[in-house]
Amino acid sequence: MNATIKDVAKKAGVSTATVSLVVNNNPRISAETVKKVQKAIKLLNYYPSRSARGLVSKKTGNIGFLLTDDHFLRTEPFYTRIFLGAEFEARDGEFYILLTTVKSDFNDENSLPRFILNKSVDGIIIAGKVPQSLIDSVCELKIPIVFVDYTTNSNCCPLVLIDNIQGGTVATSYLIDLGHRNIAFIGADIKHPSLYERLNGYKQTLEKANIPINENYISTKADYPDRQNGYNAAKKLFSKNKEITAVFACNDAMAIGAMHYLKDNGFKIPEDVSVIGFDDVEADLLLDPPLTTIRVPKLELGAEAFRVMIKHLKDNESNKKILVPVELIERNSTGQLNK
Amino acid sequence: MNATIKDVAKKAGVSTATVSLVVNNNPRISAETVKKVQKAIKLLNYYPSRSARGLVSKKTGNIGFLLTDDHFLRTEPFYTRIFLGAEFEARDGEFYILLTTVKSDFNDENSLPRFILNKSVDGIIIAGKVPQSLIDSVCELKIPIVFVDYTTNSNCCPLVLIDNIQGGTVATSYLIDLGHRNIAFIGADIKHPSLYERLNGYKQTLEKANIPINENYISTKADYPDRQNGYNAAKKLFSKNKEITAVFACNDAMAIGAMHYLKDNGFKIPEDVSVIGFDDVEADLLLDPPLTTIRVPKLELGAEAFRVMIKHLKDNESNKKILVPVELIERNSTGQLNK
DNA sequence: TTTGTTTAGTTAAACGTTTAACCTGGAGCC
DNA sequence: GGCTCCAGGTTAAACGTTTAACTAAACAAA
Repeated sequence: MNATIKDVAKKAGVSTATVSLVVNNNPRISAETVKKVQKAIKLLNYYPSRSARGLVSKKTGNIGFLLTDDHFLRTEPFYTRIFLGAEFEARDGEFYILLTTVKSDFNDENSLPRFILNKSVDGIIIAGKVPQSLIDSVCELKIPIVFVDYTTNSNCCPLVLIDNIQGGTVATSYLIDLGHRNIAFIGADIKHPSLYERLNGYKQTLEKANIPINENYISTKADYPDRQNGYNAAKKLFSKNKEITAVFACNDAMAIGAMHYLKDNGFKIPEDVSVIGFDDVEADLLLDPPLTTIRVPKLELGAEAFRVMIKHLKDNESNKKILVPVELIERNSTGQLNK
Repeated sequence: MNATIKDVAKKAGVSTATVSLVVNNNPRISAETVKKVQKAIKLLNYYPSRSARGLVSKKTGNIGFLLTDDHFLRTEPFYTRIFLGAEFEARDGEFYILLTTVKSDFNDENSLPRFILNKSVDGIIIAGKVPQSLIDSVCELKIPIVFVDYTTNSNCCPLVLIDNIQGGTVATSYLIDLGHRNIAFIGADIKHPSLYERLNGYKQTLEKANIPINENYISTKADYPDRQNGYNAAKKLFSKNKEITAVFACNDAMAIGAMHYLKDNGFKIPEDVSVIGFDDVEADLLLDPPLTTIRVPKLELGAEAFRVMIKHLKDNESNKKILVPVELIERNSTGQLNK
């Protein structure tokens, strides 16, 4: 059987309360006693029972991590990395992360994740876009929420966001610096704020550089930002606007799709067209040329979300908003404009 | 505050024991009383406290799900689907699944996942290949294990496996039926039993069809079965053996890599070369032509692993071995041999 | 009627922690 | 010496379940 606090107390010759205080780093106990107790703990391989703790503290020690099926199962390991970042961070604390998915077309309150219904988590991290009705249902239950890579106007939960405007700006000005003027933007589902802001960064940067914004160069009709839609968007853009020399795609998946189209149709990358992506999912090591992109620190994003959650639980700071900076990764899909 | 069993008991006018018995479907309670209690439960929105339950039952209600970083983060959502299958299944029971990863080069016993060290799980599901030293460490702790898509000789844990031999057989005989004789096999890391058995299925089927096995047609040197290595393997095979007319790749990733090579080098698919994969990860919707493959029911695999785990915990049946059948998915990367 | 059996419930201890309240033996002060 | 204070503990109740052991009522068998 596993050792309990009683066993440790007996072995160390103190009361169980003392052991508890030592385990919880209470300064009331003398260094000498602490040492004795710690020795006993090591010796007996003692770990406090989470159940017993949970019972008295009314905390579960679990954090829920919620995303849609779609996000979890799509090819690019974007949200899975965010999850892993949170998991890594939770390892130091004494928390476990319960991962679950909801359908993208969630709308029935009864099918809320069970860890919410039966209160098995102290808080939940919501990653990426989820249906508004889900958010509403969760908010009603007053469970602390942290959003990562998503935000809605209707709430005042802590937010951990990618600095998408910065990313859009960096990407666009990088292309401008390379001499490009006719720069297309390939995006999708404008209801996701991340993609919207990347587009904003693009527009702002063009304006600052006195380059007129050409709506014909902007594709945002696709319903999901995946390769297939990137391919289709490139097709539409380039069949009408041969003069485009650079493409800023809202994510790597669409960038890869666009590159496929370009290659299939005789465009040389980067000689004829430069392509820059966003996310840095390292999805396709086969890609030739390797994709220049804006790296999103996914593990860091998850870790930060977890940290913010812990702070939220402790201090009830609910209006925090953290912007995680991104970084330009220069590879070979972009180049100086050939005059 | 959340309702407790006492609140329910009071509201229903019975003892807490009765409520507990009702919750646990004990037949000792009359239908009438059951109804009363259930009504009170609904009314108060009562859910039993997992902590309190865990405390007396000495069960955590958690199952660990373990795989390597590599497997979790690789592009193709193979193991993530298996996880999700287990999660789906666990939703009906009252279990939660704790997902975590270990490094592929694990070897230090201290860095065992903490849910193992501090006994926060009742059992663990190990998915895919993990380092032997990890398995040894876990076995020593006598925690029930179920393997899914992996097996080692050194243990007698329940196994949930893909029927790889069947898959290899089906794939190969499909190619033979199409008239092919010079069929290559692209594999990797022969230490993973799954890949080994797919190769075995290939060999057995050739033998049965009286087609000699040509070792020059078999590539198994790669250390990881990914696209890049599929590309490289195809390169090696086809630069030496122009007469090959069909490729059976050990998984879709390698098949996709091989297709890239073939297309880059002027081979038409399926006119010149037929390609069949394995897994059906639906990774690349852009693929042209769409890949014929052997579908592995990934969600089912995870669900089965969970069910076997529950049975293992209950009945201590530890020598179970379940073979999950696979299925040929005919798409357009394979065709009749042109004579 | 007595005795035994069954049914449908109740009682109370136990699970392993945390923590408020309490205790005790000095040290410091007048 | 008598007093207060403090440091460093201890005691015991509480958390919300489960379950073995018990009980009371109803009924059957002798």
